[in-house]
Amino acid sequence: MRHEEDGMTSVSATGTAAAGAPVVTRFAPSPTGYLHIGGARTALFNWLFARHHGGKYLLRIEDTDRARSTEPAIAAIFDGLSWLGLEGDEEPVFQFARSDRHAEVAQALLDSGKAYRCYLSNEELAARRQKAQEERRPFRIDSEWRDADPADAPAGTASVVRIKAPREGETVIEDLVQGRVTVRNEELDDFVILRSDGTPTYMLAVVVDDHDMGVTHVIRGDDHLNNAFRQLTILDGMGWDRPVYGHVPLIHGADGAKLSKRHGALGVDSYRDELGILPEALFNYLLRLGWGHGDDEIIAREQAVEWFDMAHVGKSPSRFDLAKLQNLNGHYLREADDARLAALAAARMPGEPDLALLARAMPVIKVRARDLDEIADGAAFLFATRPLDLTEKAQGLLTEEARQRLAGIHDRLSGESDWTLETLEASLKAMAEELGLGLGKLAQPLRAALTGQTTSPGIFDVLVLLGRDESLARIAAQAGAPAQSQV
RNA sequence: GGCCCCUUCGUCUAGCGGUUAGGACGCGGCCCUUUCACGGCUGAAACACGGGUUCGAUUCCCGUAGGGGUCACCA
Repeated sequence: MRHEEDGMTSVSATGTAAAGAPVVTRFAPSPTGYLHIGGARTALFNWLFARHHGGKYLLRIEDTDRARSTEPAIAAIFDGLSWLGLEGDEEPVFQFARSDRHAEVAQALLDSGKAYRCYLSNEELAARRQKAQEERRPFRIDSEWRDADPADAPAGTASVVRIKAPREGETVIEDLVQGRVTVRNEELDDFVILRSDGTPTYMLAVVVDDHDMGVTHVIRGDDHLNNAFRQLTILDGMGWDRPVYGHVPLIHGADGAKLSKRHGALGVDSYRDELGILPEALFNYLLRLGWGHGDDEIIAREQAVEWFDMAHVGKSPSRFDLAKLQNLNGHYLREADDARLAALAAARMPGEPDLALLARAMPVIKVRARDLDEIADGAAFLFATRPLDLTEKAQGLLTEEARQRLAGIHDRLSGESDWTLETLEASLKAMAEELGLGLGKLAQPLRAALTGQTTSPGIFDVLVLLGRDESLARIAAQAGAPAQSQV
């Protein structure tokens, strides 16, 4: 079933709303924390699906839990989404602001006899639940108020509104990802749709909002699959069309355990700020996590829109692999614009590095980096001030013999007026040959003197980037004399 | 525990009855080379298990095992 055409042509038991209608998807996070990696992928899939079908992608903040929803969380979510380029096509909907409408629907359900007021107390429910557990039988709410006469309602007692779930037969969902899923209706129970304080529960709010927003395809985490069956009873009770569902498997941590804050479930802001990841890299990585297109690995945004489909979303959960993300990031770093990278890296460097110099150096710096911090580290030598701090390995390179050679190099290069890659290369290679040495014998000490390190971009690039005066000064500082005598 | 879902190299995946089971990350080796990277070549590495169906199962069906999800007046 899932191999059928994806999207709106898939008319099925649950797809009545989608037949022929333009696609409308939504991403509906609850603002109780940052935008985590799983949420970002859900948003991505919704965005991609809508774009692919020329439809709309909407945002809804599920803030009905007043105690847990926070402003900073809302800001963090929008921030993460816009960084990834996944802003909604319309102004986001705030669920809490719609509670009157939710209550109205609950009332309609009450009026039509599809729901009822239940006066069972929490204590009573807890007692029944425990009893069921002791008797080792499954607990299901079986309220005597379901069929009671409203006239018998106890005065002054708080009540909740419960939906009347079907008790016979079975419900089938043709899920875009999971295929056909069937649940016996007796497994469903009369869940609460309106709390005793009159506020809607999530289960009611989602259904009403999705309907009112015209959502045709509900693409969300696997953890909502069971909820879908419950939500259907509300939908059916109102006589509304069912959306097409697509329940995407969750992302697990590297160890296979559920992704939690302990297991790499970082906010997308952490990937940007702490890990130095580019948004296009995370986009590509997330796309390939749970979805594939043949042997293709590097997939740009436009290409993704063209190729994306729900039929190729895998059914099993996947693990998050940081090494692969970093590899991908290295690829996008190499492709990225140098001025952009310079600005990004500069923010991670001390002081205010010269952006023009940084951008000029970028081509040779970025090929050796997998994230922005490695770029910052790799470029640090450009802005180091004399006397340079030499790493231990670099000092090891500067033997007495090496220092003598540096003096020779200094002499030779001082006479060089044409400070270009070609001239410098020709000059040093000629010198190495004259001395009967490999270029490495000159280049390594030179590298140590110039960068204070044993690894760096090509030595001629370094010379050019540093410029004649600075290069000569750094060489002089290490030439001939012992380590202590620095300029 | 009840219900639902899942199972191809360590990881992400391709595969949609007949393939030397492909690619990518990671790992090893070689090449390139002034270092480190990049790049190129190359090696090791998988169909969880057991029954069916079929001329033929990685692929379809049923079990077993393992993993995950869910069972709130949270979302």
